[in-house]
Amino acid sequence: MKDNNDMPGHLARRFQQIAVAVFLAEVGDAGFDLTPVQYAALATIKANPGLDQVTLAGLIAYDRTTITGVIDRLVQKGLAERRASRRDRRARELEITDEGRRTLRKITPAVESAQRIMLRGLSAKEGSDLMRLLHKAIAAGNELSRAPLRQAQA
Amino acid sequence: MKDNNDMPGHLARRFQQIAVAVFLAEVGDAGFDLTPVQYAALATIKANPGLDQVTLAGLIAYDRTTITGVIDRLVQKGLAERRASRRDRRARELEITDEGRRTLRKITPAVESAQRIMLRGLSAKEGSDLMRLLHKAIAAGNELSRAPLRQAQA
DNA sequence: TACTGATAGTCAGCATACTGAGCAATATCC
DNA sequence: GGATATTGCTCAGTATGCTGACTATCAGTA
Repeated sequence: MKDNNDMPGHLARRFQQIAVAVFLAEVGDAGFDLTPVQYAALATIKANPGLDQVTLAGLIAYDRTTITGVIDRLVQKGLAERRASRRDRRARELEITDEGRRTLRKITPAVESAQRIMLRGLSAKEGSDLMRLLHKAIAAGNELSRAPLRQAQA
Repeated sequence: MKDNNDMPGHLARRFQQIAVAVFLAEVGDAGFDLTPVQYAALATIKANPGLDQVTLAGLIAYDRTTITGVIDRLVQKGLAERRASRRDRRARELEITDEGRRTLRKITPAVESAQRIMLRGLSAKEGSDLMRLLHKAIAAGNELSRAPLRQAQA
């Protein structure tokens, strides 16, 4: 019988499980309380000031129903702000706060360290091969999840 | 600034996200209502009759607090049984039911199809390379998550 | 045997993710 | 311009996954 461990789906789950654990450990050791999901959202808000929630969700491939809670928590921690848009009264414009900027800056070494640790079993070449193959598989499957990656509008 | 999409952690999350979506779509189209997590648990119970929950958790790298709910749902669907062990009154022995066996058999083509689809952007060689590299990274990081993979006792 | 530590399982609480539904506002089309 | 479709967001419900705590039981030892 085919072992679970030979299935790409199982390996995907396991790698993600380790990646999250490593991220939380490194960031926690650095004295911060931020999840991988919250970090990606905050970094993307900083890089795209004033973007709305749907655009943010598209840029990091989150479901729109998930992003609501993520932003709730960023706002509650004082790292981001959510205000009504005047162009489109359905939309919310997102901004990073000074506190959010400070947190991002201070947390960066821990985040980079985490990325290294989750690849620590691989050589540099193997690591970049893995990234390239994941990229390629993800690009081909982008439309298969409810929350595909979307480029920002010009 | 470094893009989220260049971080292994983000790629891990995205690949897993697509893998789950593909699995649910294929299995759903085949007329079954089983998650990837439930499938792996059921297949492992079938392969190791009478095992206890902690052993099952170790074999598929689930947290022991997660497995409780997963088994609850397998039992509720009539696919598995949970009964008290006589050797150790703390433990529960798990068995697959006939219904569970039938379901596993009928669901297998959809599961295999899902594994192919999530690698559809890759050549055969690229697919096996990806699996090998994931394996290696996971092996090196096994102890970093709260729910590491464990071999069954002899 | 009494004590100590470890183990099996569960539970409460929190954070992703998703399905599906709904509301309000905007776009589109005739 | 008015009906229709679409879009932005939220909510309820379900399923992982985790932290941390707790109970019951078992194992080892003094």
